Amino acid sequence: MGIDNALLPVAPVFLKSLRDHVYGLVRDAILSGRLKSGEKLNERHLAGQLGISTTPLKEALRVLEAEGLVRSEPRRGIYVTFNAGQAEEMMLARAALESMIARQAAKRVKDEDVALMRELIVEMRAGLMTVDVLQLIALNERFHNVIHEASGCGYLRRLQGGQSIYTHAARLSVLSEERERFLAVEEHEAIANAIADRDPDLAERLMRDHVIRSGEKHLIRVSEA
Amino acid sequence: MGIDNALLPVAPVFLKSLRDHVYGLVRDAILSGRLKSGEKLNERHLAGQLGISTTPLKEALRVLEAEGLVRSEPRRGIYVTFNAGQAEEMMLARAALESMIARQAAKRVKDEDVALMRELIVEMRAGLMTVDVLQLIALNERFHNVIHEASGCGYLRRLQGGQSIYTHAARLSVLSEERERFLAVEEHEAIANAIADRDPDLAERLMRDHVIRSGEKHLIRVSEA
DNA sequence: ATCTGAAATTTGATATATCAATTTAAAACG
DNA sequence: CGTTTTAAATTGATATATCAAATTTCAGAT
Repeated sequence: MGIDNALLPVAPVFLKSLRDHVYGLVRDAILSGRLKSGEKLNERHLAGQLGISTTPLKEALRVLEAEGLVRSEPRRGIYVTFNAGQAEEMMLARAALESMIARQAAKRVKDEDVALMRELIVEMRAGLMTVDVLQLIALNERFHNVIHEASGCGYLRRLQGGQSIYTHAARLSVLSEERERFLAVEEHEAIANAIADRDPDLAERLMRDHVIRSGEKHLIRVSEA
Repeated sequence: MGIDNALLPVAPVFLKSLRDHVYGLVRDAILSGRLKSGEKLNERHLAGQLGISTTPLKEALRVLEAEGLVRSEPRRGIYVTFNAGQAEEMMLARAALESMIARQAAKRVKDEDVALMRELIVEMRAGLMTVDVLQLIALNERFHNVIHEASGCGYLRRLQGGQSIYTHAARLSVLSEERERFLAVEEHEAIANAIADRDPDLAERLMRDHVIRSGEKHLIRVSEA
């Protein structure tokens, strides 16, 4: 705890490697539709455009390929593969994985985790009135994180994290609806209760339905934009 | 349909890029335990050992990192991350995704798909007697493929495929047990019926239970070896 | 004009070189 | 001796060069 703590961290872009930075740039471009499905990505052009060499770009493209956002035809090129159908499938994947995590959480949850969930639910209820959407988004994330931690499933959590496609704008937009805010809190509370009751089947089902229902709403917003 | 068809394809190793080949080598080494969890992978050494440059190796390692089999500490190195716990989580991921696929299949299945499933079930029943394990493995794969096709979920299918960790030897070993063969066919038939009845909830649940139950058996075999 | 095929060009795949952060080794200091 | 500094070696990250497959261009034949 020396003088070092007086310094703020540098801008995030400098903390990431070029490879990771470029990965994020291309991923965003694909998910936001700036790079359209079927479009060919020329390695040299893209690297030149980004002002980097092809090495970190190639690595970033491999990761995107592993994630299924681009498809590589050997010795021919890489093509963007992302459309509304795949967006929906990614949402379903998230539902499947998140609900499996909830199932495991219901098996392993500790009393302190339950207490934490309950606290967050109370905060959410309070937040419903204040209409601070940013705070509600943060609370939602913390709630899901508690479940992730309780599940002890690091791999599933990681895999699930890869299925996030909604922008901050989309989240904001969806939670701006009062009805949606109300529904989300209701569903979260039901999930918390199922986990607290150590009921894996119910927790899994409720989580799946929650992710799919709210996911469909997000997808509509995204397709409208 | 010219003279070309007279030629057999060259050995698969020559069809794959170095990158893909190396990816498979390292992946196998990790899953089989020859590369132990926590072990550091030195890029230059490994590339030299394989007789290739670091470029394709780095790309392969990125893919493995995206899959969660290695962890990269920026500017420090890459470390293998795979253990029994993660193997179990990968099995759970497979169960989650495969059951979501079954759910979608139950919604979209066409009569011809149902007919195909039924045919395969009949063959499996017949195969139970002949005890040709190889054929049974092939039938199992075809059965799951029919469901995948019926679901129309290319992305989920792809993601699910990444969760395969069992070797051919493990499959062989598990299906050598008569009781396991019997159980598998029973479960497959129940799943086929649920899908034929267009019952997404049941299909999902049966598929999940099937993958978890048989998966646990595989995991035991793997941990024994 | 259209088709064929060879030459030129493009470009993904691979190899090598350079850079900079990290680790290790060694030296200096107490 | 043990601790801290500093220099050397290692190595991941990035850049550049080379190779070979695929595509394009265009001359020449029909």
